Amino acid sequence: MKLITRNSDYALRALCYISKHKTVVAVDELVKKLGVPRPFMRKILQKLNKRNILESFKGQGGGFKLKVSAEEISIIKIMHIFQGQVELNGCFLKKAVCPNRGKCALRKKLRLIEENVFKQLKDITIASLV
Amino acid sequence: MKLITRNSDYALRALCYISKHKTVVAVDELVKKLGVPRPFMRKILQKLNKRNILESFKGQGGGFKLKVSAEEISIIKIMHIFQGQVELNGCFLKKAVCPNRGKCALRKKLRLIEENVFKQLKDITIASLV
DNA sequence: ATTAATGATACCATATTAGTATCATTTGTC
DNA sequence: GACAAATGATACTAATATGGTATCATTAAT
Ligand code: FES
Ligand code: FES
Repeated sequence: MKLITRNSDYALRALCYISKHKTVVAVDELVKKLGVPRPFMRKILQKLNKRNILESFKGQGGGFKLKVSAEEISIIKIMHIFQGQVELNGCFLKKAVCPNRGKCALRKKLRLIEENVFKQLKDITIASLV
Repeated sequence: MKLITRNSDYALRALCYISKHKTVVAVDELVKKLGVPRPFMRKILQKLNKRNILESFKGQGGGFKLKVSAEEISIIKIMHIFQGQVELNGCFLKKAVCPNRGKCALRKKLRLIEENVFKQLKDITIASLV
């Protein structure tokens, strides 16, 4: 089981690349450098644009550049965008709200681990990767 | 995104229950207590049996009991059985072995987090849950 | 012999992830 | 203004993983 999907992974690579190049970067360039299928890469970048991580420029000479500083973009933020809420401790009992929830030993222990992981994933930013 | 699947979750519950009852426990009892679909529960228990976590007894009065002590059964072991190798840091570059692997900053950082999580998930055992 | 249990296996359903295809819109260049 | 080069939006398909069912074989207590 993979904890980081291709989506997130490609997004991180693209962001690293873009962050290194101060100028606007077009999809074609990213595709060539990263070897990701073009339409897939486009979809990813468009999502990052919608979520205000990237800024886009249409027309000739257009492309993408970071909208926020590389320090503000953490792995966990990207995972959240492409994989939804990442959680260790979901309860699978039938009822929406588990009656056992308050005293569930497993849940308590997992929450601690989870908090720890999130804190660490928050510290890994695009800035710290390039 | 859930990090623990139903498979694993149900397995943990079943193991907790079985661990509390010293006698052999039949599927029917587990199904009633835990509210898991019977055939699904069976599949899970059979797998735990194959992996030598449970011991099974056929015939009338049969069922399952722990084959190893509750202290030896950790969450990570169960996740591994039902979800395969759990990994934070898979590389998605095309080549089977990533040429970048040695110097990949992301990989290095993820490995540290991963080791940490595994250590903690190893400490949560059936014994510590009941 | 019967019955109550698990073993093994094949199958189906649903959700998630990965990827493609198409057309609309914007913008720089001539 | 026409054209070309870029992204925006959206809908679709394919592959994989997860969740669950169905069926028949085997074992063992009574
Ligand atoms: S059993 Fe529901 S939260 Fe643990
Ligand atoms: S890019 Fe392949 S291991 Fe990081």
